[in-house]
Amino acid sequence: MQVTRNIMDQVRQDISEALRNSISELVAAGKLPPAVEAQAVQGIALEAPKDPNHGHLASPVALGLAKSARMAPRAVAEAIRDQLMQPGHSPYIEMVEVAGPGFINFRLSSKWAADTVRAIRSLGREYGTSTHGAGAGVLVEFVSANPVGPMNVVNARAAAVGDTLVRLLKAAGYRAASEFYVNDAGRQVDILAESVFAHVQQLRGVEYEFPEEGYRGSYVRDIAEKALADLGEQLGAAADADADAARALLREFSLQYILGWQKRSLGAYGVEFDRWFSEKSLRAAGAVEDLIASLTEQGLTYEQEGALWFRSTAFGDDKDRVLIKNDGDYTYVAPDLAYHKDKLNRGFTKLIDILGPDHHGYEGRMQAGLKAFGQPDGTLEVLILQLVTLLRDGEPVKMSKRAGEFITMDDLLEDVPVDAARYFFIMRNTSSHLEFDLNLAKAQSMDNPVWYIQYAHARCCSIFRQAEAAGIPASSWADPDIAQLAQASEAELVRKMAMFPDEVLSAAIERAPSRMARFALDFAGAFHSFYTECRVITDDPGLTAARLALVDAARTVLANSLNLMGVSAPERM
RNA sequence: GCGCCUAUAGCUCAGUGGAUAGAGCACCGGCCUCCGGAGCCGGGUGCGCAGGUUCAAUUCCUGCUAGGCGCGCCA
Repeated sequence: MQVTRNIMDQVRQDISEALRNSISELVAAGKLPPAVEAQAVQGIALEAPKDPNHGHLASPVALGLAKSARMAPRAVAEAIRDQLMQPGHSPYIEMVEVAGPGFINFRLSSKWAADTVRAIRSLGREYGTSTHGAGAGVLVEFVSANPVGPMNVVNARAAAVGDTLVRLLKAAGYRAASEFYVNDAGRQVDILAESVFAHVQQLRGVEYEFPEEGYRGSYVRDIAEKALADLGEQLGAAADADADAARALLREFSLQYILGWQKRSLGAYGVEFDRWFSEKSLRAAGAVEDLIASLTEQGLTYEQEGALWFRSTAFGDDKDRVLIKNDGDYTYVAPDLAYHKDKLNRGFTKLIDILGPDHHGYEGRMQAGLKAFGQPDGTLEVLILQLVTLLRDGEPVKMSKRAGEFITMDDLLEDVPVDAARYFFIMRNTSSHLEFDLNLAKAQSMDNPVWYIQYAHARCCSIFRQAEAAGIPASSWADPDIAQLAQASEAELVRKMAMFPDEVLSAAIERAPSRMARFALDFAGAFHSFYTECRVITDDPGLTAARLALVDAARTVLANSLNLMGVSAPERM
């Protein structure tokens, strides 16, 4: 037997079909006017009600049909219900009720519950995945922090959101890849090299003025010391003979130093990029020239005041953008456009850029570029993350770059466990400001949502240890009678686990990792309620078997949702 | 001035064209001879303001108000 990946999906199809048939039958019998049929064919909505009292699925179809039927919504709903009661409809329907203003609510049968638990246990780690994306290529670019200093907390938020989004997209059947764009060719790196050079000279006892706009963090001196240790004579000789040669050496050295640092920090955070894309390599390949030539060929560039401009206003941007400055250098816009074109050339049909709140002005020019490339609207999606406020002891942590008082990503991860950091950073909508409570993230208590969820998983594992200790063979609960699970908390747990594939898909499609965070928390709550109400290991072998199977399915859902967030699922805590 | 984001319970936040708008925290009260009490159960006068679209608006549209961020030939 083929295992259905998403039972709810199948049930929805069944019931939609049943509803549609019932309406046709009513029209044929003259109990509803023909006008409603045309309307009903448009599609029949079925939703999962928030309130469990409203059943597993509900349809507002009668509300929409009331007007053209010239009947009260409840009367329409009751007619449909009566028709649905005729035999031959879906085996998953246990009961149909009309409620409220005219909703048709469906309670699903124990066959449905049994199929759900069986499918989850059979699919295991695959439960929640789908083929919705049909292998379409999606490139998610995030963090892309300039290689000139430590990463900040918004970079950490971007890393958690981006990485989780990639996991979600993969689960939803997309060919998703993560990318970090390395700005290794711009002026920023030159300034870093000059800053390091000043330190090098100082360390060598040579007087040298620190650059006005130089980077002042203590890490700059660390790089200088490391460079002197590693490059030794070569660097000293260059510094004495040819400052530019020394700067070039330091430029490359600093870059590698910081890239290594960024990779370590992100790696410790559980974020491995599929690719670190070098701007320098893009330039070396002539991609920027090609881009400009192509735009020029389309008549989308012009010269003014010694600079070359991109007519981005032709595609909805606020103002035109400079591509080549009057000093002959590119602005960042030119390589960035070339980079986005490169992404398309590599076969990605959807590009997602995750940016910090200070970069939202960037979207207009990139969107203009994508249109100039002839891409349909929606090819590029820009997710702007809002600010993060750190709270310590209930007070906002004041950060001032000027005073050198700011919490870096490394500081944060030293303070807070990785699992907690990742969870906290994704638990809010990306468009909302995020308050990050450092005390709570560190707390090993029920108040901490990460602990609460992980505890539910550990509890499942503990039950299996107990079962084993009690000598209950695994074979005894391989395929138990799920109909024995009659408690409210059991039904609720099944209902929620059945919704997991839809949740994964929604989170992926809406680019909303926070949905997964909330689902996991909610599901853990349902598990704890069940655990308190129902003792799993009892004197009744049949009931014990059914509950062990239920716990097994719950453990899978917990583990899979934690895994999608990059949070560990511990067996003991 | 223009652009983006936000406005929902005391606090932090969900939610969505549909039923009585939810969760956590905080506060009050219950629940352990038993699988991990790191838990569970109960307790609520809240959608910034004003119009519009709709059978139905917290949700969509318009205009206000308040807050955050941005508006460089920096990235």
